Parts: sequence; C-alpha cells; structure tokens
Amino acid sequence: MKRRSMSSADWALWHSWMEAQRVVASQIDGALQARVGISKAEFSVLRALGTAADSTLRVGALAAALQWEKSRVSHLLTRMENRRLVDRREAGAPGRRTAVTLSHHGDEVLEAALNVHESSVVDLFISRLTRDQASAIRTWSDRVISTASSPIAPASL
Amino acid sequence: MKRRSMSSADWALWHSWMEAQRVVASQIDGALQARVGISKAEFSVLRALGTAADSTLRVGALAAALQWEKSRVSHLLTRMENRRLVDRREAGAPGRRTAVTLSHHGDEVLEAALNVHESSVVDLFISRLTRDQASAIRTWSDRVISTASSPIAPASL
DNA sequence: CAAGATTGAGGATTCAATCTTC
DNA sequence: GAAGATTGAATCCTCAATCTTG
Repeated sequence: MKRRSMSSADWALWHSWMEAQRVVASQIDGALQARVGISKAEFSVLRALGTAADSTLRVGALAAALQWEKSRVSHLLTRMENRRLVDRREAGAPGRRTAVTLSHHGDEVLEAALNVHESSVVDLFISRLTRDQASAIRTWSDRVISTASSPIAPASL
Repeated sequence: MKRRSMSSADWALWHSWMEAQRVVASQIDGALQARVGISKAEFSVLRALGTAADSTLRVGALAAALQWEKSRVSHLLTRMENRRLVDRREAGAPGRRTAVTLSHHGDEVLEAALNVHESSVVDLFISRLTRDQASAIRTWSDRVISTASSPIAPASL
C-alpha cells in the first residue's frame, strides 16, 4: 500500500478541477434544455443515431455505443418516441427485429442541438485553453483512459 | 455571434477530457461503494458534516454547502438516518429547530471513506500529473469557475 | 434455450405544495 | 406570514424478471 497523501495544493487542484467540471456540465445541460428543449441524455441518443448509417441503430448497438444499460436506452426511447424524436421500425431483411431511427423532427432537433453544443464547448472549454494547457490536458486524459483497466476497480480490495 | 468552430483535434481533446472525467468519477464511486458501502452523494454529506463545528449543520446550510436542492438533502437524510449514518436533533438555544449531526457510526464510516477517497484521488489524478500538467489544469479550471457568472446561462438567448 | 428487447419495481432527484415555528 | 424543513408526484436510472423470435 503506497499511502502517499495529498498536500493542500493537491486538494485545491482537485477541488478546482471538480468544480470546473460541474460548471461545464451544468452550463451545457442548461443550454441544451433552454434552447433546444432536450436533456443531455436525449442529445446523446440523437447524436448517436445521426452518426449511424441511415440514422438507424438497434437498441443494443445504441446501448453499446453510449455505454449505457440496455433498459435505460429502452425506457428513454419510449419517452422520446412519445415526443416524436425517434421512430421504432421493423428492421433489415425479411421483416424481423426492431430498429430505432431518427424522425424528421428528431433530425431537426439534432441539427439545432449540435450547434448549441458546439458553441458551448467552444465558449467553455476550447476558447479558454492555451496550446500548452490543451496538450497537458490531452496527455493526462489519455493516460487516465488507457489505464482504466478494471470495470469498477475493486481497487486492491 | 462568434461562430468559431472546432477542429477535429479540438473534438478529440474534448472527448478525451470527458471520458477521463467519466473514468475518474466512476472509479471513485465504485471504490466508495465497494469498500465503504456508501454513494458519492452520501460521502459528500458525511464530509460536510464532519467539517462542521460539532459535526452539526442545519439542512439549509448543508444544501447551501453542497449546492443541492434542500429537498434532495432532506430526502437523502431520511435514508441516511434510517441507516444510522446521521441523527436529526433539536438545535441550539431554547429548544427549537432541527439540526443534523453525524452519528457515531457515521463518524466511523466517514473516517474510512476519507481514506478510500484520498487514495483514489492520488492514484487516479494527482500521481498521474506532472507539475506542468497540474498547473495547466489548475489555471484553466480556475478561469472556468470564475467566469461562471450566470446560474444556468441562457447563453445569448 | 440464446440473443435481443421490453417491462416493472425500487431508488434517487426535482419541482411544487404543505407543514411548522416564531 | 416568512423562513426552514418535509412531503408527494413525476421523471430518470438500475436491476431483475419477462417476453419474443428463431
């Protein structure tokens, strides 16, 4: 057990970082909700569909892409279908399983949401980074991601 | 409208950063849950109480400290009280309003949680940062926080 | 019965309405 | 009636159970 402990500067850094995250996330959520009328979760679904061929995916594929529970996707799709953001259709070859596709309305909403999202990210994140800061953050982030082996980390339990 | 748009390197940076956040948050949540049996929200409450004088706060003060809805705090306290993590007591002077305090058990749990939390933060965050990366992140984070004027940002609506 | 999807119950969070104490 | 706190209804998410198709 390495038991290295944190200085007060370390804690200050941690708290700044956490608070900045919170601010960025809540500003983006708020902008999407206020200007397009969708949640961050709904935006994720719309974007995943918009990226897919024919704007169509199966539920399982959506869940995998978003790293969500299949049932979460299913429940959310039910609500989004009621709001005419997506359609559930019969899929592929000789009429079988269900597939999810963007509705015309969903496509328009996605378009607007992408603009709102991009300008939020620029304003809050990109435009406030110097080149050096950007590369520092990039390097650190990639290291964290690549070292994230265990699913939830029983962490030397 | 400034309409600056993002390069693919900008997007890659954004996605790395978001994913790193997700990894860090889920590892810490998982460690707290697996090793101490509490959620991140519960940890926040315990820590706020532990920091307060007499380990006691009113609900409103807790909500303000955590930047949460008062009702969220109230609901969570009810669950935590049932699990004997906190007590609700009569407060101050000539016996009036309610106050929340750490139970003996809550205090022990907090102790353990602080250790788990600190070692997670060290492992995931602090120990992976060079001095330059740390100062880059610190500078950026502080700028984001200090510029977060509007509550939810109608953002040039 | 295996893969894919949905459903239902229970927990967590928010908003609005209510209760309590001065 | 104003400040502080709780409660209830509605929404969203997780987990487990179920339904459906081949």
